[in-house]
Amino acid sequence: MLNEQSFFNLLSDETRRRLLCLLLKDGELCVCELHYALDMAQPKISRHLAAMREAEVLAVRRDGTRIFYRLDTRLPLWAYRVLESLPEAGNHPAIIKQDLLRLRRMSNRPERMAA
Amino acid sequence: MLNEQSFFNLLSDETRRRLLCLLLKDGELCVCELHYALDMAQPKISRHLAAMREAEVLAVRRDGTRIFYRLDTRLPLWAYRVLESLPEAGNHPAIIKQDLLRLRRMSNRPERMAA
DNA sequence: GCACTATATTCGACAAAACGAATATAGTAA
DNA sequence: TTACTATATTCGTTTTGTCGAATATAGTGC
Repeated sequence: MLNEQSFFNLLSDETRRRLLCLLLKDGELCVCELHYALDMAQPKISRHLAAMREAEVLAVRRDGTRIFYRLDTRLPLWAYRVLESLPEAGNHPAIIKQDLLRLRRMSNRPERMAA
Repeated sequence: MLNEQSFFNLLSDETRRRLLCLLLKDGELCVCELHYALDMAQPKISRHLAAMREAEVLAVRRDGTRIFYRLDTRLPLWAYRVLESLPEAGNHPAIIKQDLLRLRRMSNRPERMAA
């Protein structure tokens, strides 16, 4: 079950906030998409995603070699409300715009199946 | 101006979240009240309050030897929305109930003037 | 001035968290 | 099996954050 200490610890890192914003907007993305959108080393992205998965903020689905991450649907309401504020916070709007732009320009994006 | 990195860093500490919850509920409290309500060492409380003041999350008013803290009214909307979720988060409801109970049992609480 | 109360700051130790670099694992396809 | 791609993990280092203890500052009233 989500613990509020872990939750706020996770929010204190900008990379994780950027990942969360992308997932809020696009619903489900695989590691390579997030890696590409944020333009950061893949192990770094993986570690941050793992931390959020372990805290039950994110949930995963495997499709072949890809791992798709999304917000855990069991998130309590208070946590979801906090997450919804993220995209508006401080410099986030500009940063997220950039991240989404990079993502849309990515070639060979995996096809999403009807979940 | 409030910076979102500082803001989320500050939220990652439970003591600070408890202080924020009390200030959300009671509007304005002095250091000794917060110190008493949380039942923690005074320098510890002071340091946390100072950190939040420097980040412009809290504002202060002096009255004699007392310093009253409250939420900074210039807080952006997104930040205020996050703060509003705090009292409902995880174990917070129970903890805050206790803190408020101790506060109400405090004797010699300073009188509040019409601000 | 002194004593008293309220609040703030400094210091040094310790713990937690993030990183890059390298390596490991898992699935796919030939 | 081998080769290839996607993702995850480990290791060692560095940074950051929190703490208790002690001390300092500021205001009040005598």
